[in-house]
Amino acid sequence: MTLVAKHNKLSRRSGCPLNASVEMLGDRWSLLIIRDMMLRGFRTYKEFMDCYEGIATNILADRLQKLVSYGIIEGEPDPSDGRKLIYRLTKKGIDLAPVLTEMVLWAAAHEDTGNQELVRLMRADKEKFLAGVRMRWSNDRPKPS
Amino acid sequence: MTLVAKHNKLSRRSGCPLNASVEMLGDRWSLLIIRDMMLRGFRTYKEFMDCYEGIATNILADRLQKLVSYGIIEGEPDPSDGRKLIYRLTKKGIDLAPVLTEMVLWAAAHEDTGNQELVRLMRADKEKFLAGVRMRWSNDRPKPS
DNA sequence: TATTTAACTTGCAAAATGCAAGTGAAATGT
DNA sequence: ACATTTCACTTGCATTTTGCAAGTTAAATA
Repeated sequence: MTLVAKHNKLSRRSGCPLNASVEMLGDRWSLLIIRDMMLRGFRTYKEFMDCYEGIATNILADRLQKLVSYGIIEGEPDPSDGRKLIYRLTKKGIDLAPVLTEMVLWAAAHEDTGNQELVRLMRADKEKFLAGVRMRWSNDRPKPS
Repeated sequence: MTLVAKHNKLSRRSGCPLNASVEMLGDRWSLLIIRDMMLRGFRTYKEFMDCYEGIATNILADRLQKLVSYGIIEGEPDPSDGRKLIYRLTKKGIDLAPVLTEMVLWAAAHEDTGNQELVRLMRADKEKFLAGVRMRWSNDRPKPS
């Protein structure tokens, strides 16, 4: 049984595309979850939990559900371990790569931040970096990373 | 008296640049405020208030203050009307244009959204669009738009 | 001088978030 | 086979953030 997106936003504050983005992603955790899937290959609840100490268990569960309901990620049970749910970025989720990239480059340019390696990689050749992400996450392959 | 940015985040959840971005912009209103300054030339509290019914007066005040404290916008009194405060994007704020652009294009590609005119413009030539924003907001000019 | 306007505060209710503890099904260890 | 551990969550409750309505203050306008 694969979890499927059932996206039923009742009313949107405005028709502007940016508003839609903000309503889906404008919170403290969603983009970080997506980043860790995209860049670090996280796939299970536990991986997220162990990683950022800071996110509350109920909030993580809630965010994962919401991302599924928006069609940004999808979850299916691990065939080799019935307890585990494997989350994966959908096409829609992978398409957030340029958004994440610009946010990373902006912060790196204006704030004192770490992970300079990633930043250099992105800055050196944005398109190449994006192509890499898309390749590693191409939907043909069952397991990215 | 020009309000100046005094940016003193006490502790950051992680050094990742994305985390920095999310901490500054990851809420329901900040990016919309920036969009309206960038694209619609909004400059005063009242303009924001009148526009989106939906934002609470105290939240708007709080967000404007925070954006100032992050150095994304700055506010100075209108010389011709002592009641008014004119807010303006800083360089750091203008540099958010690529982030907004990617968020708009992402939502437009995956959601049912309005403002197709803007979307077409952005899609047709992203760099040209960005150049236009930067030009209109170049710091030489006192009043953008 | 009286009223209006702009930009906020303040007080309080409602919603979202965070934290600790608990649950239930599946795997693992003995 | 049975007890323990692991995984992916809930639940309950305190704290924080948001939203709404009603002030407030200084400056402009009638």
